[in-house]
Amino acid sequence: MASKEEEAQAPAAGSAVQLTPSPKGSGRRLRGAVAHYLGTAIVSGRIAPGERLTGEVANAEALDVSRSAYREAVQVLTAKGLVESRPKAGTRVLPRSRWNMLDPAVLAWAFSGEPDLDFVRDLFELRAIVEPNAARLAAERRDKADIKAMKDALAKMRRHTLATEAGRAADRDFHDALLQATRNSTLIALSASIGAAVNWTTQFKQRARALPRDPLPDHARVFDAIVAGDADAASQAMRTLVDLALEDTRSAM
Amino acid sequence: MASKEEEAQAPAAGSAVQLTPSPKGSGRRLRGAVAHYLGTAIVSGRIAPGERLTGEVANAEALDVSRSAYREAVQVLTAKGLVESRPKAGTRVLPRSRWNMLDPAVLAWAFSGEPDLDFVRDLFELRAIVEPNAARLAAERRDKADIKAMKDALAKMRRHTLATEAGRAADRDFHDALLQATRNSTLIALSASIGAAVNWTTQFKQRARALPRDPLPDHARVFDAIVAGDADAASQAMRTLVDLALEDTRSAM
DNA sequence: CCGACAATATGTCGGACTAATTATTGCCGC
DNA sequence: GCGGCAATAATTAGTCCGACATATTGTCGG
Repeated sequence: MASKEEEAQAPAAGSAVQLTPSPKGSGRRLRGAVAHYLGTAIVSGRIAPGERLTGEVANAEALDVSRSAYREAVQVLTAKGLVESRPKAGTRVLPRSRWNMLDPAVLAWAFSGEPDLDFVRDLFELRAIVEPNAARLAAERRDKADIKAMKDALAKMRRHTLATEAGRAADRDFHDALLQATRNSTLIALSASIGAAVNWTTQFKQRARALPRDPLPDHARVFDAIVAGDADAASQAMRTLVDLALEDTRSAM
Repeated sequence: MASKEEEAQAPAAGSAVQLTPSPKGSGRRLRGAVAHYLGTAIVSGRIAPGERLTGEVANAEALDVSRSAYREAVQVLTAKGLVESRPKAGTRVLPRSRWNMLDPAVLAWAFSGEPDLDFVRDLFELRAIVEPNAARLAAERRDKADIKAMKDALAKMRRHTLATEAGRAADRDFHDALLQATRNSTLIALSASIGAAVNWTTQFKQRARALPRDPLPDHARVFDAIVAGDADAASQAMRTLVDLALEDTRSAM
């Protein structure tokens, strides 16, 4: 025992936890750092669902921040469905089923450590469902501006490779433009989250080995089908694109 | 001056806005009420994207709450991507493309007033994409426990009708059980949000006219296909179910 | 077994001070 | 005199502190 189990969320006794250790000093605000700290702790399972967080005063002091800042951080977690707090009962971690997995921040936390393999599988499964249908809608509804945006992004992807940050940004732009062309706000929101998460995995692929396949032809196929207004072809092309991405990611992990 | 345009988010001058007017007095906490107030104001378009919120001190005073409570409410909005605040620049409403439309609370805010017709269309479009594929996965992966849960929910739906709250709860249970059977956490999170939103629309259907069609046979068809493990049939059955729901909702609005 | 009460942790409040960023102003160089 | 640049001032969110209010929960007593 040594201590029942309520040894606080902050390690040991001595000094406070080093918040925002590396990422460009004080980029995000203080409460953002606390939210990140607690968020990763929960998503990674270090604080299991159903468990109780240490009292505000104690935990805030352990993290060496004011109670206000700590509370605002907890509000963020509450807004994302990770925790729930009630007077006297304290703040408890909610079951995974109530987490907003689609939330960009939650996804980021999930990928900040060692990404859970099952979760990556789930994510690609969702992608395989949503993105081909998004491409289908885009093919039906795109206008000249959409085509231009996608064309530009594709050109940038060709110029820089996916090995560079600029190339990956162009990749995101391409998918973004495609989503915009669907004219569906929910699809935009959804795939924006997924796209960001997928980007984390791209780094893994990059790190593991030189990218095993040039994704450009696949993107071009999707683009051509959308320009032609061929919904079926666009869907099919996007499907193979996602499948290949899954294949690459799987082999890299 | 009278007031250039900075007449705050809270109406007029005189007295404060009536927060949490009807909903069971002080059910949700005070900051929850503020978040709801600001959230609906933004989602409904009363505060357009790009617009600046009144300063914290002024707005908090106008709402007759402490700055702490007001700030915690703003944190919630920030966590959901509705606003962004920087020192000196103030708090600005972000463009719709950055909102977390899938967030349950945002959906609730979107449906708390007059639901935007285009948004409902987007929602059903997403549903038409996701749910049939979810049914497909459920048919492939369901086990006995899943089948039992769905069977029970179906029985409850049959006993009570969709006109009663118990019946609608059973409907949700059915869809929930189906989602659980997919074994995909992202699908569960996604459709949980959608399902809740769809439930708001059900009330509209109910209010407009007696439900024009008995949805039970459709549900039964989905159930049978999943029990049989027939993925294609399950997908097809779910597709018609969603199509009919859209039809009903459309005619009711 | 049920109702009143006390303990406790979150919720709210108010004010003060800090930090970051924009706008302004004045200086310097062209 | 004009245009760009740097120091400066004003403004607004961010953080901190300490106190009190409120709502639950667990317990004690009827």
